[in-house]
Amino acid sequence: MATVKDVAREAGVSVGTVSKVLSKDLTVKKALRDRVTKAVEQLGYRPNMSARALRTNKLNILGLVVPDISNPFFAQLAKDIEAEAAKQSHTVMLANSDDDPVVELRQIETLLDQSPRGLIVVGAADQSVPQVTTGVPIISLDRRYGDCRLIAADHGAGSGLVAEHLAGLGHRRIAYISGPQSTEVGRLRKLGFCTQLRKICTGSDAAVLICVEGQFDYDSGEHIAHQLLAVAPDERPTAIAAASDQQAIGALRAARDLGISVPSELSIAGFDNIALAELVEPRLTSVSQRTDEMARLAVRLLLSEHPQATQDTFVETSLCARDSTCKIR
Amino acid sequence: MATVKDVAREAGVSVGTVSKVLSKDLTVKKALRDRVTKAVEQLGYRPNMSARALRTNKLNILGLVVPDISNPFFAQLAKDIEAEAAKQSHTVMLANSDDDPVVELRQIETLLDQSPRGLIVVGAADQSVPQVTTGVPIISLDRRYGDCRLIAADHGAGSGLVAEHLAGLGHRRIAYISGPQSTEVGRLRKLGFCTQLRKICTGSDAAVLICVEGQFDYDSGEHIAHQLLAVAPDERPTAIAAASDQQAIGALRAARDLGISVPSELSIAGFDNIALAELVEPRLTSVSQRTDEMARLAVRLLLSEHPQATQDTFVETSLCARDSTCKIR
DNA sequence: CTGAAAGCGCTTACAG
DNA sequence: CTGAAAGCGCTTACAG
Repeated sequence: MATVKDVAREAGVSVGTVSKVLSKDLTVKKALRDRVTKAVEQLGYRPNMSARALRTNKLNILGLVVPDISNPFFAQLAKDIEAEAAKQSHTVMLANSDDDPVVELRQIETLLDQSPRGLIVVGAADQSVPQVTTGVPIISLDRRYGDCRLIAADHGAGSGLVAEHLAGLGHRRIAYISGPQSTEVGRLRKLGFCTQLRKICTGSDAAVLICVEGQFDYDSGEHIAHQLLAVAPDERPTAIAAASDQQAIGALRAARDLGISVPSELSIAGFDNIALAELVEPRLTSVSQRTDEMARLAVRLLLSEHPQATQDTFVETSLCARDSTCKIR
Repeated sequence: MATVKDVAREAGVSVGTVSKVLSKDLTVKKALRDRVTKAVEQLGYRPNMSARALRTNKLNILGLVVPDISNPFFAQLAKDIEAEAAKQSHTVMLANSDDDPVVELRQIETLLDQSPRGLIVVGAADQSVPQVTTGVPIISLDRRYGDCRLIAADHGAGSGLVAEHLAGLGHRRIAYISGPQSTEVGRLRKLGFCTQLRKICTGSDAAVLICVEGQFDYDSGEHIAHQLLAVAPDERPTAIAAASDQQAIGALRAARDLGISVPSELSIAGFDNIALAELVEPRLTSVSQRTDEMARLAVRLLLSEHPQATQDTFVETSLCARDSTCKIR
């Protein structure tokens, strides 16, 4: 591999000058600059990042810790982050925390060892207690990590959209399958849903709302929906809102197993608008998070002057009404 | 941050000794070793990876390039790779090629700049022509990159399992939705299917096989299945084998839209056994790739002595028969 | 068995 | 405007 030294020799200048040209220092005269640029190309020179990092203490690297990259939502987030990072000439190191705070901490420490410009952490479900102290900025995305600044969808408002949607379709006996209430997301989505529903359906128009806590996964949704639906038809909820698409898809399956037709007998709505939402039968009504916008914000923030300054940011959500919800008859 | 120097001072030894202890050099006497170890803990010393890399030219990093991390199969692969790499104390840098050879090349170059121990590349669909030359070992996973050693599922044998399965269920009018024949995977899966089917159904028992080429995605499967099924019932295939689960799920949807019941009127099988295969209705018969085994092989190989030596490795697959296929009536 | 010293490839005050 | 030189934090022959 060619080094600055080789380039300097080839161009007939000092290594300092080469370095300056490389860093677009305009105090170097054009004639020299051109000679250096030419030598760089001729030798196929690529700077040694480790050497650069040793001097500057910064590598063009961002670290990303997600609970589970095989979760489609996090995969999408990772994709958008990588794309935005690449745009800004940064590479992404990926780590899975497995939703385990101990693993999470270890992963974060390992990533910090690589001198990244910053870390993006989607916090593990269980509260991660022992925070690292470091000069590297850390922001949390989607799920808060420690007391780091959070960028997330406006979960509460998003859930509110679902409540409005279902209420608007005439549903007044509604079940809400929440996420784990140990998680901030789980709490926010539930709160947003309940608050909005109560706000809309007041007085004599009040809705019957039953909430069941679950995990965010398919199995949990299927299991809980089974319980909710295994009652006399006129006691059954006419609509189920779930805190995640996975849960909602599990609920779809439970309804099918029980011979309950969706949406004519039962409306079901999810949250996250994963790719799958469009592919299940019937297509799932869901709340769309702007993962690209969240990724853009997160990356830009980390590369900006004061990444951790100012407060949390909540990105707007939107409702995608599809075939799994309809007007009550 | 504490450095070797700080540790040396604290332990009352030279930096060379500290370095030796850190690298588990047993020529250092136990007494000194213990003093150093204690100092390391006391100061919370963590080695500067950039400095180490500058000397040794190697970082405990693996690079991974996938066409699209939001593809569930690649996401699973990435997860398994990260897990295996972490086991071996290595971190993973992730990049998406977007299935574009130009982007792929750029991503590979960027990753190589970080002095990784090795690169794992899931090749872009279109042949990537301009290969990089480098001292860093590169192996391709799932889809070949250039002329790098390949680790992949035994696609041909896997498809053969599906052919056997369908033939065994009595199907003799079968459609095969292939992947792009510009890709090695697409070709291998198709070849394996056709060859095995012809081998089993010979002479008067010969099967009618119609092959249609598509992309690996949902839309392609849905679209092609629509065409295949929009004919008189007795001319329709009784079984469709698809080159990917996405295609198969698209085909499921097409069948449903056309009012064709699966599996009683039509058997459908996929390939890859993505998580979703168990979640669609009916549950999808598919071929399972051992992503964990492939990941393990790939990572170990890169960290071994002669990563690029010996030839391609094909990992065994297995058939997961579920509810989307059944005996013909 | 331990330490002193060179050097990996950069960047950055500083001198000229 | 350009160059010489120090130094980032390690590892590794080498000397003792």
